[in-house]
Amino acid sequence: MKDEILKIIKESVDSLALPGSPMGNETEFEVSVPKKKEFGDFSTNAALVIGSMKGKNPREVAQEIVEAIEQRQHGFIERLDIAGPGFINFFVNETLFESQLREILRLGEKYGASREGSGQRVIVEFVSANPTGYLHFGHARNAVVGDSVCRMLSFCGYEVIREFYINDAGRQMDMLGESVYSALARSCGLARELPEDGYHGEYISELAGEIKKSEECPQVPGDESEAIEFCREFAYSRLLEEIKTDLLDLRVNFDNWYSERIEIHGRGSEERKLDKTLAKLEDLGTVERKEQALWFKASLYGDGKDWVIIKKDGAPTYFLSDIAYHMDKYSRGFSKLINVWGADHHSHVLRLKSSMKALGLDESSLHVLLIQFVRLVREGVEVPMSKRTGDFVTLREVLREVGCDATRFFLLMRSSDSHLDFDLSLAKKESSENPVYYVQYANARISSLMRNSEEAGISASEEHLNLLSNDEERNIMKILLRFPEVVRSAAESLSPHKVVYYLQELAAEFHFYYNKTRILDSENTDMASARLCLARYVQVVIENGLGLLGINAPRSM
RNA sequence: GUCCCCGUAGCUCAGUUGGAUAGAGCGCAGGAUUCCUAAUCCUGAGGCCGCAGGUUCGAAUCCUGCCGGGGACGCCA
Repeated sequence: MKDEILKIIKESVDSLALPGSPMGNETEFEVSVPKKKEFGDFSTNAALVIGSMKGKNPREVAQEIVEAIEQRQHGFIERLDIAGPGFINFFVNETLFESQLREILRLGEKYGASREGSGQRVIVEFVSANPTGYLHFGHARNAVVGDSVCRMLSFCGYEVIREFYINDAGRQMDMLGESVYSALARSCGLARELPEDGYHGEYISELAGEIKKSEECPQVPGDESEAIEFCREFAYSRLLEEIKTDLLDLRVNFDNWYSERIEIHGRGSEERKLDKTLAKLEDLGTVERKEQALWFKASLYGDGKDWVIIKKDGAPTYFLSDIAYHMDKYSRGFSKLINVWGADHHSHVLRLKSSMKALGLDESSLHVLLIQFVRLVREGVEVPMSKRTGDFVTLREVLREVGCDATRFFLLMRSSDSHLDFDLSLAKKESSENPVYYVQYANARISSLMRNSEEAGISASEEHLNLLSNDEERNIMKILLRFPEVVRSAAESLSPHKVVYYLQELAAEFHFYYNKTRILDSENTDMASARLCLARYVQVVIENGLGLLGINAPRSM
């Protein structure tokens, strides 16, 4: 919609052939939808931009542009105003709206989609929680934001691969094995302390209990290292399943479960990726031996400091695996790499990018979306995320308490780089205070209208759209037609919250309209069919928008 | 000390690739239903956009400094 206006302005500006330098690139001026009605349906700052470029009075430039546009006689432009310092305001008539509105039903669930990313493959890595425990609520924001970003990117035409990187190779896995083993040993009557950095949630002893009951339970006492390995593998596979279950309950899917152990450390027929990466870094002269360890010289590539990749005991660090992993991502041919990370990993961004740069890869195609922390609140009081027992508030508990829709909505409603207060008592409330229902209710009301319309013998029709001319109807149309652009902007900036805000605005406008205007007016069936059609448009957009957020759009509430 | 995020209404936050008179929800005070779902709607009060400079036609938005809150700075992952 805006694009149409932008095209018109460009044509006219070009036709003016203003003296001096040729017009620069196209992004220099913009078309916006003004907040105030007096400023028209669309507005452009073109004259201001050009004026300051050419050193001319913006209002005079505006006048020239307006004349050029008027000469071309676009049917749908009713009036052009020059306002303030030189804004050009467009007032358009219904014909433009109507033709655009028809696209909504024509495209249906595709309305708002684009081909922006067509031909581009993008990998989104998110959650990637260690399989050493249940997902806690802190992981939920990452999961939901990552998932919604994927949905938006797919909608914009990208081919999206969703990947979970399983950190199943490192010391924390051994620690898991030892923790479970120590619980098992204790339950078998051995005096055995939990290892110092061990995991001590309740689930550890539950796992040990399961092992004890199982037929394959190792002999205790017996070969300890064998038993520990058994415990580790048992716990790992069980916990990974639990993680998958919880994510599915949150409506989060993955295409790839990428095992660090197999893919990075694994010895297939080829050379290990880890060794290959190390060799490459060495060949490039980007490492140095210092204090008996091997360091990657990140400071040469934009980071503030160097980082160890091989510890003095000879073991690789997590960072080296990470370099290998990302090198692998690049080699799989993605044009864009998106990582969704917790804000506590921010220092890893520069070091990872510096390593990609050192390897000659284009680090600008790697985007890291940092997610700030969530604070759980109940009745205005903070709920500690970790309990005395060493357990965390799990995702599962919260899902059980407030349900998936509310959980997702609340986690998506704020910008990712803002700290988030998750109000459990509010999210649980089935009342008007809860914003989740606000949007869903608009949709349910429309469904109800549709049901009632059949009895009243009215059906939605685009035939009489021209009858819709009051302020509320026009406002709704304008909001509806903004949807594709909102999606594009939200996808581009990886910001699902923009869709949340948009839907709240649309729902508000619809509720207002609904209260003020009788839609199923049996006295005037032409009008009723047009209004019903408008309601149907709203429904399509709400359903599509909620779909991008992974939230259901119930037909009745 | 270095780096990242944040600071906007009583509370929680949008708005930040510079645009016109800064918005929403909650809370607070009032009000609306003989009729399509009141999980709704309307009205009102409520603001040195943390502070101070700078950049320009124009700054909540960009730059610098300072203050305040959170986080990261391990041969852990």
